[in-house]
Amino acid sequence: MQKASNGTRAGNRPEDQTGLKGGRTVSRQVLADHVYEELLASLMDGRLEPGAAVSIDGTARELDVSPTPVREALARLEHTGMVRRVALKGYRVAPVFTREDFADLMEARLAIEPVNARLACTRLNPHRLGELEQTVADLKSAPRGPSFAEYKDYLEADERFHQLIAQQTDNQFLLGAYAALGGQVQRFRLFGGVGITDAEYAIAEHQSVLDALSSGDPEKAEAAMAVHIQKVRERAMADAPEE
Amino acid sequence: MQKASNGTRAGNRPEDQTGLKGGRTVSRQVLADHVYEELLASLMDGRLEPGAAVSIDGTARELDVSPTPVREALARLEHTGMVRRVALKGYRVAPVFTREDFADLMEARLAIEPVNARLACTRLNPHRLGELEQTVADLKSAPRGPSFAEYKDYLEADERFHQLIAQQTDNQFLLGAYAALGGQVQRFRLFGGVGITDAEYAIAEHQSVLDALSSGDPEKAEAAMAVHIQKVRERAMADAPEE
DNA sequence: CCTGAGGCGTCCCTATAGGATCTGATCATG
DNA sequence: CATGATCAGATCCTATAGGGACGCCTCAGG
Repeated sequence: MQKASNGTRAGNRPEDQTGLKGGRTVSRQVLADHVYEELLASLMDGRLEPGAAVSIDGTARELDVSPTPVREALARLEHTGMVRRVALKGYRVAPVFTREDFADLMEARLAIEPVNARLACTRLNPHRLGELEQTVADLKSAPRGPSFAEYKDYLEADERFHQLIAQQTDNQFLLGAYAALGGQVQRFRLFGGVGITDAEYAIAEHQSVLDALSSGDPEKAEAAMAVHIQKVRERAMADAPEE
Repeated sequence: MQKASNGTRAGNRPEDQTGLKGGRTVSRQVLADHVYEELLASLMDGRLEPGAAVSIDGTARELDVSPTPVREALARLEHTGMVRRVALKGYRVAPVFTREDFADLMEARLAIEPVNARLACTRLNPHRLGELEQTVADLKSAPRGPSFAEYKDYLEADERFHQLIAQQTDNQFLLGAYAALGGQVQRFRLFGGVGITDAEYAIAEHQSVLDALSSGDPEKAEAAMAVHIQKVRERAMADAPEE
């Protein structure tokens, strides 16, 4: 019943984030953006489980905003595949991945990411290469305990590695295609059951992708990435007690 | 001032589309869906030109609905890249493609579509093959006049051909990735300047993709599709007086 | 003639109201 | 016991109100 707690919020004042003296705000943000990020974070770190209902009114109450921005944020999220909508029934978190879904996802990554690696290799500059090296170092040093909090950093470094390569292609369409898949990968690993059991192998594969990139040979980079994704698929399909 | 013209529309009655006797509606639809489709159609057939502002209130007045569903429809459209949004300033139709954008788009298609063709080939059934043959036949018989209305059918058949192959992969992620690109292709061809100047070549390439598919050889299908897209890129980059 | 201040209209954004619909529980009936 | 109708609460969906920001036009003053 925290309704109307701050009744004077009626007017919108979205420009108070960067305390720059001039009041010049670099990228202004509205409530719907904030709600979007909040929901996305909840989805990515497992607070919202697959199949759970995401009530518009409920979320609005929880975040202490009106349903209008929540509705807008969910409309955007629907297009990412993280939530599904049924008219007049509301939104639900997308169901858990089946074995077939995972195979499909890997097939799609296998189409996109080796190409990303090849193009990234041709456009690579020293600064970005440094970022990639740092990310692989993070991957090696990240803790890999059994609980989620303990391998969260590992997952984030992994995701960042692939993300950086996609950005390096300098191709908005490939980046967009990767972003659509990367989010699903992240979400799958939270609920796929298997924790991080293949870190040693995965780290070695990332390292070889990085080596190929820094060697400057696009074909090698493409091949290394293809190998990595195929191995990931094989390892994941090998366990997976589900179904 | 057509406001409040039909004041009794307050209640929503979305269940009147399929006249099935039982009243069982297969996929119900709400106003926001209708607005979405309306805007998408306007975008795809050129009524909304690149760079044009898409006012929320204005669109709402034009379609005689309230701004709320329009806002929701635009939030979904933004994620497709067809419109861009600036916080507190509103939505605009995405700007015209540059030469570089087009090259990027083709690079992305080259990553996705040959894979689609290969997978579609392994899963092809006679019924779908018949649809593909029909589509190529439509492509050959479609008029190809200079005005938009005269090559609209041609464009639609072309798009349908690629769409069918993407569907045939039976892979939601590849289908989604294709859908994101296919819309851009369609929109580009409306404003890229060049009309349909390469129909003879394009039809022959489509035919050879179809032949490869019906031959049942996945490698051949993949190669044929790759050739098609590379040729499309070459031909488009050859003209393109823009920039 | 040029310039700047002020009014006005438009637009974005959020909140709120209220009708329509779904869901789950209760209850009556074969 | 199983099954179908009824009702209440929650939820979705759309419309409307109203605040703040921005652009444009007018018009007075230099």
